[in-house]
Amino acid sequence: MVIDINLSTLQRLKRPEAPSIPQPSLARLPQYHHYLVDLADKGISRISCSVIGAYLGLIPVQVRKDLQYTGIIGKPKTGYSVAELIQAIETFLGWNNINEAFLVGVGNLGTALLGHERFSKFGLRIVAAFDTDSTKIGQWIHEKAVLPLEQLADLAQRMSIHLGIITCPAEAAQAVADEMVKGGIQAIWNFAPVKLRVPDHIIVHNEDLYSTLASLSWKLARRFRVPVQEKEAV
Amino acid sequence: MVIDINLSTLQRLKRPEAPSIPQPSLARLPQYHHYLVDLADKGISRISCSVIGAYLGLIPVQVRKDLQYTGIIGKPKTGYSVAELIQAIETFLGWNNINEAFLVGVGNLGTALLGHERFSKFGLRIVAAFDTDSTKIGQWIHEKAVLPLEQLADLAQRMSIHLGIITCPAEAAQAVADEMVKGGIQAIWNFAPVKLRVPDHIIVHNEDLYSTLASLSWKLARRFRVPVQEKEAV
DNA sequence: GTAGACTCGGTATATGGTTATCGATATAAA
DNA sequence: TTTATATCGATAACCATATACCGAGTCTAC
Ligand SMILES: NC(=O)c1ccc[n+]([C@@H]2O[C@H](COP(=O)([O-])OP(=O)(O)OC[C@H]3O[C@@H](n4cnc5c(N)ncnc54)[C@H](O)[C@@H]3O)[C@@H](O)[C@H]2O)c1
Ligand SMILES: NC(=O)c1ccc[n+]([C@@H]2O[C@H](COP(=O)([O-])OP(=O)(O)OC[C@H]3O[C@@H](n4cnc5c(N)ncnc54)[C@H](O)[C@@H]3O)[C@@H](O)[C@H]2O)c1
Repeated sequence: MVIDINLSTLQRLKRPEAPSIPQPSLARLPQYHHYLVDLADKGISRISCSVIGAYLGLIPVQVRKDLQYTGIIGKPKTGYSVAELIQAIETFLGWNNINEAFLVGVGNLGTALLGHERFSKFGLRIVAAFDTDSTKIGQWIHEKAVLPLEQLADLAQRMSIHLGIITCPAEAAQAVADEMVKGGIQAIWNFAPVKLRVPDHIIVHNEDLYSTLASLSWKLARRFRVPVQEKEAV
Repeated sequence: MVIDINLSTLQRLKRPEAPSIPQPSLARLPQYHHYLVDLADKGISRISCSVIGAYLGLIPVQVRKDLQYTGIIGKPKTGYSVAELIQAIETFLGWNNINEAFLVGVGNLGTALLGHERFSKFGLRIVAAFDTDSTKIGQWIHEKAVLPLEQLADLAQRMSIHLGIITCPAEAAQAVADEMVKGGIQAIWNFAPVKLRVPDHIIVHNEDLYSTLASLSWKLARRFRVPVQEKEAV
């Protein structure tokens, strides 16, 4: 077997499109955005990296570097214009253009996402939901129609949907992803705890709540049960 | 103002307790765990890093290094015992001991989490929910009582609850966190998009769905709108 | 009008995590 | 029994990100 060689090669080849922004910086931008919107609501019009950093627990240099990726220009002594900064982040993230999405699996989590109107402020509009449960099909949940899964690929194609959200049981997730790919969907937001196998050009983001849980669990366990020495003695 | 100096100093001082495992490795452990449980269900008893890596899209060395943190010992040529490995991960993450938790904010998301029974397999048991909405208080949702927020601190103390989950609106999150701290809660799983201000010894994990959304949105925008050149010209 | 203080932007260094390399060991086949 | 091969564990090189530093610009206060 040469699995490992293939893999590492593959991973390297996957990287030709330079990220142009580090993933951690990308993840911090929405946090700046939340804070800036708060400031704007309070009528504050200018802000410095130091203050943003103080609020979010980051050092000013890091904030400055992150913001630079959006193309914003600040002025010495006064900092940045709050309005410009919000605009710069939204434009950079593509939040000004709406992404229409399909959601599959109208259970506990799917219903919660369907009902979250705030997503629309961040460029996400879930336009329809899909399920295989005949008792759910035909219902309207949070003003969205629940359709049979079989229609997904066809509708996605005809409506030019680019984003799919998976909130079905883990066992079904791969099959659903396959349908999405068939329908021309480009990006998948996956809440099921499985690794999806999709073509290279498909963007997949896993929202792995169990990873978070693992971190919390480990830290709590460590605090309460292990005073020192975590690994086996040397 | 000397905000920045204070901050960087503070950040450095926050790091005295060495993590002893990199955060990314910690986040990958649950993924190995999911896969290993699948293998065990299929009756497979031994597994190598190469195969795990091939499944999850990781190179074998990285898998091996991650697993080493759990203290597992493998054998050359044959790899690891699946059963031992599952046990090692669960013990390491503290999933064998149940963490009891309180959840605050029985809305869309809170209800979804309350109904997710699978969490109990990973050491998490939500024992009660809290809200300020008088129409929700007194109800039982997914077999959990919804209690008034005022009782949280007292109950947390008496029941020795160590984990709090925040799924209330962002505006209320800080106040809720304060209550949790007052009740002796040690760790907070925060789904509201705000930076919580809590004492240093409190563990906080933010589940920031908007960060994920930002990544997806940016990548989609990039694919469809920007053929090349992201930042302003040099 | 000038001195001083604050903040931005660019470059350099440090840190932490990932990836590569190598020797040792266990299994299986000859 | 011996040889070939796959895998583990440890060490070392490498890379991305985070942090530090420094010069330049602009506003405030005297
Ligand atoms: N609810 C949570 O808090 C939570 C937390 C973490 C992860 N998750 C994950 O999210 C996913 C959904 O969780 P949930 O609690 O909402 O589950 P759920 O059982 O409440 O809902 C699952 C939904 O998917 C539908 N479904 C089943 N098979 C399907 C298929 N083949 N195609 C389309 N739809 C199908 C079901 O009819 C149901 O409506 C799971 O993978 C779960 O592991 C949920
Ligand atoms: N629903 C989602 O898909 C989603 C996605 C991302 C983030 N979030 C975040 O999760 C949080 C909850 O979202 P949601 O959609 O469930 O909102 P929701 O409005 O459906 O529910 C909020 C709940 O909190 C309760 N509440 C209000 N004020 C409270 C207070 N002071 N103390 C305790 N409880 C209080 C309300 O009564 C309600 O039951 C929000 O911060 C939201 O930004 C939700």
